[in-house]
Amino acid sequence: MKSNKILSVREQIADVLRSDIISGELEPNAKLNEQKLAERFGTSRGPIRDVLIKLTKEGLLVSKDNVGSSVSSPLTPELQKLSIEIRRKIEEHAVKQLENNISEADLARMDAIIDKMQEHFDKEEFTELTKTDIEFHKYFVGLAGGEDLTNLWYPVVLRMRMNYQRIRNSQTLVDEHRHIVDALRKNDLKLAISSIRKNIK
Amino acid sequence: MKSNKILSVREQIADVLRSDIISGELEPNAKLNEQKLAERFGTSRGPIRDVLIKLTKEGLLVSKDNVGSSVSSPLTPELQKLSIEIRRKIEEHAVKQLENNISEADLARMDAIIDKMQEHFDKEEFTELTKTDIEFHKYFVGLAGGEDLTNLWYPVVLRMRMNYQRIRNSQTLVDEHRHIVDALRKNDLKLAISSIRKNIK
DNA sequence: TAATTGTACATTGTTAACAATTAATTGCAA
DNA sequence: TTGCAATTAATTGTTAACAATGTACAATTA
Repeated sequence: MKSNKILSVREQIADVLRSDIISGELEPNAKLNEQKLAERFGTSRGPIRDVLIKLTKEGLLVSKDNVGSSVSSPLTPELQKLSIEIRRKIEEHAVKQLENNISEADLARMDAIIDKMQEHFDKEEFTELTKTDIEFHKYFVGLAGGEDLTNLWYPVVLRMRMNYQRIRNSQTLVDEHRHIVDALRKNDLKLAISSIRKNIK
Repeated sequence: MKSNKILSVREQIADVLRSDIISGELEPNAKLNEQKLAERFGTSRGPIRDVLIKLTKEGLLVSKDNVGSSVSSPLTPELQKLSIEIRRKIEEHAVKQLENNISEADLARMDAIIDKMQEHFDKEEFTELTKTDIEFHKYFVGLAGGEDLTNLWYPVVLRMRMNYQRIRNSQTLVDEHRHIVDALRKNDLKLAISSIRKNIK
């Protein structure tokens, strides 16, 4: 049975804005006006403010009291490097938890997500590809550690942003994900970890 | 000159609620009623909602649509262990950044914070002691990596702190912080890192 | 009795008006 | 023209009323 998840108004707005930021449509330092966003999404400013607070805590926006929110700047190379290390630590932890402890249904679900990645890649829908990439990792992180681990992981990933050249230029990205699932399917922990490490950079 | 920082209404409310949670006054799974909180702080529900969203993103609360927010449960031992590793990685990174790159004024500021810790310990004000402990680490993390590093670090620490039933009833805690500052003052990176590692557990 | 439906209540979600603050503009003086 | 103060406009912060949703419990049915 397909899930057909119901999303609240606020979560839908958040998703759209996350896409806009990740895709670069909203550039760093771009100012977000509450009133204009409210008109764009056909709501009042209330729900918009809720979303802006959320995205600020996720690291995608920066907010100043009485001034407003704007898109955050990329991390310095040092912090980018640190974020990669943290993200690896979290996802390696997730893989360890999943060893000998993952159902065929979950593996199939991950296959399906990778199929979606492949489609987006073929159609050159790079923003959607990025989002599906994140969806993949979010899925197995959540599987391994539930909401708590996801909450630890999510802001790190969002703040890192993706490397666009890497996404545009290479089929490799999709293949890397196949390798991860293959390793999980074989319960080959060492291989799974090295696949993850290759993918996160 | 003393800073006397001006805090917005929302930040003050957030501080109080964080204290309530860290101190255990608000127990895990305790429900937070927006209306009651509004009355307690003499505001309307608007600012309260803002704070609840923030604390949820910090991991201190969990929220369910149309149901509300409640205090989150302690981390599992596995996630607690992972959080410690992540926190160590971040603070070790901070120490490295600060080597040969920290002013006497900053060191003095850290001394002052430790003095405050000592006072709270002597008076057995353990919640305040915990908050000052966090303040110390937040200070040098912010010094090393600015707002971005602080944002990476903060939720990890807050979520960890919830697990500590009571501060270790030991003078050791205060001394550990003296050791950290001593090492920084001597620009002894190796010693600083081992001091940090000893303190974070 | 157990399960289900219906109803009243409590709580969160949303809205629009108003207050407070910041940013932009104008007018004046050196 | 430039620098500064006063004024105006734009934007965020707060509030209170109303709408939508979920919860608890009583009534109904099998």
